Amino acid sequence: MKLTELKAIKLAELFSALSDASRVRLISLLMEGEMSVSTLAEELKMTESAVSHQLRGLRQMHLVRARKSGRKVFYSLDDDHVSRLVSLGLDHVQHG
Amino acid sequence: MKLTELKAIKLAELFSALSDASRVRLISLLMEGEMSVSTLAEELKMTESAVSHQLRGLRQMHLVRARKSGRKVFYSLDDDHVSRLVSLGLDHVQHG
DNA sequence: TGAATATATGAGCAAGTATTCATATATTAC
DNA sequence: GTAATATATGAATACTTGCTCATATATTCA
Repeated sequence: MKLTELKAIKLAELFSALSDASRVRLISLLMEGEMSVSTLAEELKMTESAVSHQLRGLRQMHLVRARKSGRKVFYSLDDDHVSRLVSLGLDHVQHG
Repeated sequence: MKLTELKAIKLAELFSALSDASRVRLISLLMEGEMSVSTLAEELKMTESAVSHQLRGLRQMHLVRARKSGRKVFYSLDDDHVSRLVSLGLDHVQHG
């Protein structure tokens, strides 16, 4: 498969979203359903600031979506491609 | 899906292998069949040193395999999970 | 043997990234 | 209005990473 440079860059950006353990755990939590920033922070034992920074990047890549309710913001996966990538990646990791 | 920290790290390492445009193009070339370091370098317009450094990382992750023949070394994909990840990623990139 | 070719590798550096801390914005309750 | 809560964001910093350059190893050929 011969890729154009542009597609290679886009692909690399997509995989970069999953190239950090915090983000992988964040996304795997969202695979169970939507969750607020504070809940995510608590589950991941990260500061809310750090979580918010990560979510910003994922939002800009349209991998997660935000829904505001009161003063909370609930995040969910914007696309099922991501969870399919995570599942496929797990296949490799588990019996690779 | 709740991941252990270890699995999250392993997953992130796997996706990190695809988080760079040079490596994505490298892997996409290997999806067509085995190729020597010098051929890869020429196709990608990278120095052989840079390609060799990248291949080293991919080798250590068991994503590519090396076969020595004379003074050339031919690399190929060690696992079809990787190409499946690239294909799935392309789905997202193309009509995301 | 020595020269040429193909690849590998360590050091060093520039660019990128994940986090923390301080601060800003927005919403709710009083 | 003020205080408290939830999230967002910019700056600074420590860490990581991809490359280049120089050098090492391995193989072929004369």
